[in-house]
This record gives sequence, C-alpha cells and structure tokens, in this order.
Amino acid sequence: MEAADRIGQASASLTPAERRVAEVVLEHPQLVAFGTVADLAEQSGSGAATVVRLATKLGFDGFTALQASVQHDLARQLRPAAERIREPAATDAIANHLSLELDNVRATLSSLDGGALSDVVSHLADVGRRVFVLSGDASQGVAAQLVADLSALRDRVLRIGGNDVAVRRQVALLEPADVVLMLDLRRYDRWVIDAAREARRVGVWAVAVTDSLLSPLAAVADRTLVVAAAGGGPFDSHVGTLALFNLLVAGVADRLRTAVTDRLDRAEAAWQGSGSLSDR
Amino acid sequence: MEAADRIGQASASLTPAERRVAEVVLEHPQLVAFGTVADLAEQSGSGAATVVRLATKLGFDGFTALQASVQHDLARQLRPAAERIREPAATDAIANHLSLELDNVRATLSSLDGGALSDVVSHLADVGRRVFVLSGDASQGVAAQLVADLSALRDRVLRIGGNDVAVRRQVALLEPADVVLMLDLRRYDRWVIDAAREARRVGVWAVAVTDSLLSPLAAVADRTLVVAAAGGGPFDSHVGTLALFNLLVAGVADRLRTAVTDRLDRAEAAWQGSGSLSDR
DNA sequence: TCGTCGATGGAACAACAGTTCCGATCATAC
DNA sequence: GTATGATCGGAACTGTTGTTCCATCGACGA
Repeated sequence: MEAADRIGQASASLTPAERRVAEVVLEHPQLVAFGTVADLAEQSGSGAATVVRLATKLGFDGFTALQASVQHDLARQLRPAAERIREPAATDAIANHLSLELDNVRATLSSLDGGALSDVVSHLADVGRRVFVLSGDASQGVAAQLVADLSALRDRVLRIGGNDVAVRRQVALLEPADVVLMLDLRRYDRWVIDAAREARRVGVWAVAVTDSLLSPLAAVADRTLVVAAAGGGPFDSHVGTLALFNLLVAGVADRLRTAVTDRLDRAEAAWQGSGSLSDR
Repeated sequence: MEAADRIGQASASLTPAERRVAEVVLEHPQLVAFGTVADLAEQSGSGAATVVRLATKLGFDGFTALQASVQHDLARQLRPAAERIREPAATDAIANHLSLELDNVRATLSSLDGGALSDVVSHLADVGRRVFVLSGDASQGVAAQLVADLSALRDRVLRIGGNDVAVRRQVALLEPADVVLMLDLRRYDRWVIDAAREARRVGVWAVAVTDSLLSPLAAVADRTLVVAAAGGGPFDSHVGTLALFNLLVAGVADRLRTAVTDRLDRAEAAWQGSGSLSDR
C-alpha cells in the first residue's frame, strides 16, 4: 500500500498532530477514501490544515492525491479475489498457513470444556500454591511466555528447566500443595515425562497441555487440555497453545482482579518513574 | 445492496439513457463510490442531469445519497471480519477469546505483502549472515521460540538480551553483514528502541515486527511486518506474531531444504541413539 | 405537416471541499 | 525571563462538484 509505506518511511519526521492523523489513515482507510479533509481532521482531533500538511509531507500533491492513492488500494483490495491470486507467488504459502493456523486456534479453543478451564484457572490463581511450568524443548518459548505473563499477575510462578540435574532437584523439592503445568507434544521429551511422573508421585495437582488424551502427560495429570498444533513447516505450531495460554492468563487476571490491578499499577509506576517505556 | 435492489425494482420504468447509467452503477460500483457525477455521465455516455435523475428515481435524495449508499456497501464488503465479528461480543469468555485470536491471526497474515515476506525470508535464510533477534520484555517468549526454531534450521542465530551492559556490548559488536529482527509492541521498551537505533547506525539489515507502521522500530527498519495483537486479558496477544514467525520459519526451511534435512537427520539420529524422545 | 410531450444534455448556480495564509500557542534554548 | 522557532488550527480563498433549469431533439398522434 503506497500511503502506508510512505507513512512508515516518514514516521520519524512527523509532528504529534500529524502522527494522530497518520494513525487514523492507517486504521480507517475508508475514512480517507470516502471522507473529506474535515472528516479526517475531526476524527483525529486536529485541524484541516494538518491533514493537508501530512499529505504533502508524505510526498503526495495535496490531500486529493493521497485520497486517490488510498482509493486505488481499496479498489484493488475488493477485487473478487480471483484477480488478486496471481499477484505474488507467495500468496499460496500465506493462504495455506493462514487456514492452518486458524484451524489450530479454532480447534484448540472450541474443544475446550468450560468446567475444566475454570478448574485450571482456579488452581493457577490460587496464590497459596506455587505454580511450576514444565515444558518440552520444542515449546520452551511459549512456556516462557506463559511464565512471564503469570508472573506479572502473581508471585511464585517458576519454570522447571536447565540441565538434568537441576530438573531432578526442582522436582524433588515439589510439595503436595504445589501446582504444575506440563506442556509437551508428540515425540515427547523423555525427561519431561520422567519429571511429570515424579511430580505425580509427590502428589502435586497437575494439568497437562498436550496434543492428545492418549499422551503420557495426560495419564499423570488431574486435568488435560488438548491443543491442535498442525504446522506448515518442519515443526509443530504452538499458535493454538499460545491462544490457550492467553485464555488462562486472562482467567487468572479476572480471578485476582483487585490484587492484579494493584500489582500492575505498581509496575506501571516503576516504569513511569524510570521512563523505560515509550509510546513512540 | 441497497442501490442494486432499487435498480432491479425500478428497472421497468427506466429510460434508455438512465438504463445505461444503471448498468455502469451495477458493473463499476467503485466509479460511483469514488467518482463524480461527471465521471458516471462520461462512462455511460450520458449527461450529468441523467445521472442525478436516475438517483432520484431510485428513491435517493440526489446523487450524494446514492453515492453514500454504495460507499456503505463497499465499506462493509472491505471488512470480512475485523469489525463484523467484534459486534457479538460479551457472550462467554472462550468465544470472545476465540474470535479475538482468530482476528489476530487473520489480520496479521492477510495484511502481509508477498514481496516483503520473501525478502525477509531470504535474509533469514542467508547462512552467510548472522541473525540476531531483539525483543521487548513482553514478547521474550515468542522471540525465544523463533530463535529456537531458526536455530534448528541454521547456525548463528542469536538472541540479544540480558542486562543493559550485555545488550550494549552485543549491539556494538554487530557487523554490516548481519541481519537483525526487532520485535516490540506499543509501550515500546526504551532499551529496545535504543538498541535498534544503534543497530541501524551500524548498518545491519533490519526487519521490524511491530504493531504499527508508526512504531519507532519501523522507522529504523529496512522492512516492517505489522502484526495484530488485540488481547482479551491484561496483556497483548502474541498469537498473530507467532503465526507470522511460523510462516517465516517454514519459508527459511523451504529455502534451505537440502541443508535442513541433513541437519534434522543428524539431530534425529542423536535423539534416537540416546532414547531421549518417546512416541508414547 | 404541425403540435405536444417526454427525454436528454448543456449551462448556470449554489454549496461544498481543498488549499493557503496568518496569528496564536507552546516548547526550548540562551 | 525573554526570544526564537516550530507547531497548530481557524478563516479566507479558490477550484470543484452536485443540483437545477431550460433549450433542443425525437417520437407520436391529430
């Protein structure tokens, strides 16, 4: 998209008001294509002059040229898709992945049982219990994402990992009141299964996030959440798993609402004070 | 479609010239939505007055009303999902998250430009270059997932992170032939922006994965991939980002096919030998 | 053949929208 | 604290566009 590209190019040299207009252009292209300068100005809380200035700054010959460009893009976008297909050769791969990942998310979330979900959330939101996350090697990233998000909401969320010795020590130190979330997909990591069995022996409450109810993790878990992980490349896709984790995190945040807002406010204050976050 | 319906309704009572205009309206709606009375008149070989007369005869309050109706239809057609799905919210948490995450995946992958994608994949698949991944704190997990997957396909994939001192050292040691992938969403981490700017100064080829073309990362990147990250909980969702990463990984695997199969075979042999993986 | 009526497009008009200019305001630096 | 510069929005201006009016053309009937 011509206009979008130019906005990205010039984003560094935009004034605050121009930036507000540019955001509206990116988010509501129809407003540019169908609307007027005044409409854009109102929507972005700026003046008409600023809108025109942005258009010229982007290299267009006035607002009219910018509008024509956006109209052109929009018209191309709503061609009956039959014509769109032949444009880039890569479209096939994109469309293929798109349907694959959509299926993963859909299958994972819609096969979810409400009762099981709220049971898992309850355990994860129980601040009296420690939460441990155990993940196979291939899913370390999403596991880390879960641990990070949960840690922002509550204390004592820990990842079991490192070398074999460290894992054995961490598992040995589990207590019956703890909660452990175990994540692994087919071609299960031996050490994960071993750790899971040992955890079960200790008597902790365990939830398995895995690809089948026949998984060895499901056998030793109190609850099992099944994820779809069909991948278009050489590896499994953890998109569905991550969507599930987001749902769990949102659930925990909801249960701990008052405590969470307090935690997040304090973190926010710390960030504000140090200026370590930036809106732009 | 309102206008089309009314044309069908009134088709019997249309004069020859009006009929020509009506045909243009049906076949080239963009001309009505984006064009003027004069454009329509010229295209249909009639006069401006005839165009206006048709509009009023169809029950519209002048051409402007007809145009607004066509624009409305086109705008609705342009958004297959984005705003249509958001309407029936507030049902239950699972369905809400489901539509949200589906939108994230859909918006992220379908807004992708085939050319940009293959350019990024080419750089990531260039084994002559080192690949560095730089990520904001909130997305460390998915970044780690990308690094792990890429590392399985090729050597010299490294994550820039750790404490501030370590980051500065790693960035300072970048070379012009390197490739850096920068990932961060709104409320950008100051240190990520600083590191990205420094990397740009060094002259490395950079791709930004971020939430807007107005992101500070986009300003210093050679390519920018925009992701949708609407979250149902307190945090952003990285589901769309992970889907995009899967696509990148699959692309890299495809480019390096022969080398990759060899690598994976050797890893497979190692796992087989040690029995560290299990089917059940 | 002439007159009447509907159809049609060109031209005038009025409203609107894009552009430009300028004064006010804010931030910044000295 | 003052001065300078950038930034911004309101208002005048000008070009464009939708609308309306009217002269012309053609068909049909007397």
